[in-house]
Amino acid sequence: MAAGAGVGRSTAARTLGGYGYVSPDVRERVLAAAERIGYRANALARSMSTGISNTIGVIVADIANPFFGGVVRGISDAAHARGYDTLVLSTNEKLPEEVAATNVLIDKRVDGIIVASAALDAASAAHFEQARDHGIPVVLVDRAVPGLELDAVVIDNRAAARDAVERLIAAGHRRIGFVWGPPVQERPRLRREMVDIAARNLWTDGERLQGYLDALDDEGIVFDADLVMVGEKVEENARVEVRQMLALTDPPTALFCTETDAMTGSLQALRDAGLRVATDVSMIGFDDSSWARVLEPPLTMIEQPMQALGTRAAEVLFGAIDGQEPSVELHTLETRFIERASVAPPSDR
Amino acid sequence: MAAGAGVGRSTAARTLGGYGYVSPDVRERVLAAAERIGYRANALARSMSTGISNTIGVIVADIANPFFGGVVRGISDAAHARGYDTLVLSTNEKLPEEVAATNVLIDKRVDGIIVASAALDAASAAHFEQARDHGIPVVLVDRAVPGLELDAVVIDNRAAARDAVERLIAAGHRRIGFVWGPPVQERPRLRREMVDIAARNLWTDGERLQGYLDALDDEGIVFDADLVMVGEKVEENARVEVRQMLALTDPPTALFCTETDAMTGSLQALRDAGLRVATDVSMIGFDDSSWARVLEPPLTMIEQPMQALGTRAAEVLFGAIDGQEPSVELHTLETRFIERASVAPPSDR
DNA sequence: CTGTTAGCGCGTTCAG
DNA sequence: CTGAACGCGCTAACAG
Repeated sequence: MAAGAGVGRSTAARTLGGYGYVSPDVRERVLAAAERIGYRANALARSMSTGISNTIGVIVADIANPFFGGVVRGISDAAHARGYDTLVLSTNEKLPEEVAATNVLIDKRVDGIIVASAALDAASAAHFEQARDHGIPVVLVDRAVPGLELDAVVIDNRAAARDAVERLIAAGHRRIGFVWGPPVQERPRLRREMVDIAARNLWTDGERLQGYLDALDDEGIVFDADLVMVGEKVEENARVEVRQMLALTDPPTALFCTETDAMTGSLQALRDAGLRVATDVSMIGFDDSSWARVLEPPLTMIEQPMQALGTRAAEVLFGAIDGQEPSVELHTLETRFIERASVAPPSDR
Repeated sequence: MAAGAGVGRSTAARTLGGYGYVSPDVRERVLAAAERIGYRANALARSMSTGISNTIGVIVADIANPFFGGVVRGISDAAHARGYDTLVLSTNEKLPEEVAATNVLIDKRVDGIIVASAALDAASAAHFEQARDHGIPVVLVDRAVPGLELDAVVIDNRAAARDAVERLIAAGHRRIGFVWGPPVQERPRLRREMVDIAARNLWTDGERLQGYLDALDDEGIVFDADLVMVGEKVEENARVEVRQMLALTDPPTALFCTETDAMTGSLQALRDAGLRVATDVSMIGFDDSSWARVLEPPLTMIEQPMQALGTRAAEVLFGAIDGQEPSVELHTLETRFIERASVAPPSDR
């Protein structure tokens, strides 16, 4: 490269790297030569010498999940605007894979990590300490990890769930099903057990379950374990569980669904039972999508600011990369309650 | 690090790097020391000396789009299985951004690139030559680029569209709308113009439009430009355009939607017009989702193997990385036609 | 089996 | 303003 323009290699490096002094004419010559031979500076070598990789790592459960897709989009847009690229790793919600992913990112010397962690408490989050020991800031997104001293960008799942369930109650419902419960085999009968289990599972799920319980408490409605789905968190199981709820002698008149697949599974169960949304069973779900608008009746939903979660997390991360003292706070973004037509007063079937 | 275990640095490197000979006891000692001080090998330095980054680059229009989310998941799973990580870049369907993304990947010395390109022809795909000049294999996914000598992993959009439209025709329809047409301002009146424009736009869109025309030809149905949506490819415009079609004196009795948002937009237009799916207007769309099953009636859809497109593209790429001669072929994956209940004989409103 | 040595391609002094 | 020399942390040959 240097030879191509008839200058020393460091002069070439200076013009291409955009640092130090270079006379205009030499500059032109170098640029022309670079263009001519299709020269591209080796970012790896640059990173080695500067210690900056201009890459951030993102760890999520599943990039194919539209929610994470939105979050990652927000992150990568913000990163791109600052000249950073994004390495995305999926963990299938498995902690060991999350640890491995973190190590990969440490090895590749990313400048920062954003993670929607599957860790339930600080004790199972030692891998983030590792990253920090290597000078790599970490910020959590979508999920906080209780006890972990890390910035986290989240929504208030508990409040959003509570609000939704309270609206159901305000419409007159007292038998409200909770779909996407704790992934346990045995259904906990006691309310206390339920809370314990919620606290020992995925943070978002636990918070939403708590919000549901909060709303019941506020209105003095007694908790019934039969109205909480348990088992594997997949659409088919939601369908099965809701079908069972609907067959109860005192079935739910409303359903609160904490995720898209919980909603579609529930909808299938309604159809299986020959029941209609709103008229027979009221529904509210998390994560709005354009489909929710075209159903008949259109679905009342809680919208999460997916991209904003990502961009905000990136901003916090870049703050740390720029050397700001980590504030270690919970950055809470607003959800939006979108009222449509899937909630009506209970019917007495 | 080396000092920590009391051995030479290359011995340490050998055990950690997993190459060359190391005696078991020394090996243990090194591993222990590494563990103790939380040592992690610098992958950047390794890449510099080996020329292998163990990273592949993926370029798509928008990682938040569930279709690309699925494709990327397939790619990253296959890559992960081979010890590679994935750098994902979104281009917003803009060619200049795609060129910039390619350059970033070249700079970072990725070992291969998979791209859903926005390029319409070989002439606008010089950036891939650049990558190849740097020894980086490129494989296309989701979209072929006519005239470009590159492997491409796609589905047969034209055949799938043709098949779907023929089924509509078989059900008795002769007025069939095409939703998600060419993004032009002025509606082309002539069939020939329409074909020309289709060929000059996004490959998948053009192929699907061709398939639509093929089906009409087969059955001797005369093409009517008024039944093809034009303008910006966003849900709201689909709604507007379909509303106009429905207001025609001889309106469509069936709609073929080439994408999710085209489908939801069309569904909104039907509702605006007080029309029902199947009973009043039959519908078939691309890209199945769990929502399509819970609509009433459930939607007949064409399912694309999103993840398989990704994994297959990765396999082809790794073949090239392993030094196989590029076969330069079109790898075509099967779509699945999912018959549900949104197609019925035409009604005479 | 192990230590030594020479690059990989940059950024960064430091003379000139 | 420009060129030469060194180091980033690792792999790859090569002696020992």
